[in-house]
Amino acid sequence: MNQITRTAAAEKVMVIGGVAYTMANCPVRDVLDNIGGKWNTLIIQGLADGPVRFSALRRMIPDISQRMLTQTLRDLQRDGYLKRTVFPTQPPSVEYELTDLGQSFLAIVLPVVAWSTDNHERIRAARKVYDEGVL
Amino acid sequence: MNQITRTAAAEKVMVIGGVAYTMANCPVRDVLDNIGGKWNTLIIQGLADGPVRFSALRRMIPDISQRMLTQTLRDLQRDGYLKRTVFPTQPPSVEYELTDLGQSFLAIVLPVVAWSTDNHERIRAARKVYDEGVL
DNA sequence: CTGTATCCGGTCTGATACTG
DNA sequence: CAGTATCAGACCGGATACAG
Repeated sequence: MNQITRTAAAEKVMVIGGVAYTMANCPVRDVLDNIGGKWNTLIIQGLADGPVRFSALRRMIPDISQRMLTQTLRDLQRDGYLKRTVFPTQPPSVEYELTDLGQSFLAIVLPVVAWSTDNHERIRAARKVYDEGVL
Repeated sequence: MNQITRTAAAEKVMVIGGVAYTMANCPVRDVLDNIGGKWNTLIIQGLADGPVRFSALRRMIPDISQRMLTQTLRDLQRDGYLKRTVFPTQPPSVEYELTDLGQSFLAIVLPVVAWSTDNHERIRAARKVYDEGVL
């Protein structure tokens, strides 16, 4: 079970699987932030089939701004989900590729995606009922 | 695979599992928002063992403010993850309980939590390497 | 006990312009 | 091509006060 207690020093911690974490160093938060981020999972899935160049990712996800694509790629690289390779051509080209960790992450994300599509009818139905009841 | 294309009307859509969605009506977004939210998964896990009262949830998650607990419970109720029952006592008491959908959701969240704790060492290591390289 | 209402600062995101 | 810099609006989350 998941519960939260106070330490002797009155510091608030979460206890997950018998181990205590503060909000700032909670491993679940680190991962959940990446799952919940607006573009993270889309990019991870875009890299599922192998290395992809920056411009190719932009074409796969036209909604994303250049700024957000760069920033999200940096975040994912920082956490070790993907590797960035610069080819010294003119003009430069850059490839992004999932690491082993990234592929492992993809493997746990895919079930979530599947569950989402499987259950979105129920969610939308519940939402509609709720919204009508509130009116 | 997951890709994004433009329709004839130049509207941007995501194609997931062969079905097109706009950013606003994407089922994966609906679920990912609930996974990524700061308190959602904590509350879902808090309800794993059965109905829990509002005040009991507060004690389980001391970090959460009353405002956020109420709001997150509303969001989860709206999407059909949990059921709210008011007992007409004085003072009133309210119980929250996972629905079938909520339990199903919990079942897909738990692997993610497990993966997080299993891999957080690798993530922190990658992050440290990256941050030192950037210095 | 279980909420609602209000304010407010920080963060996230997008648009735009500029660069090696 | 693949970024970086800057700015502004939306949004999230917390603190506080109040209420049925």
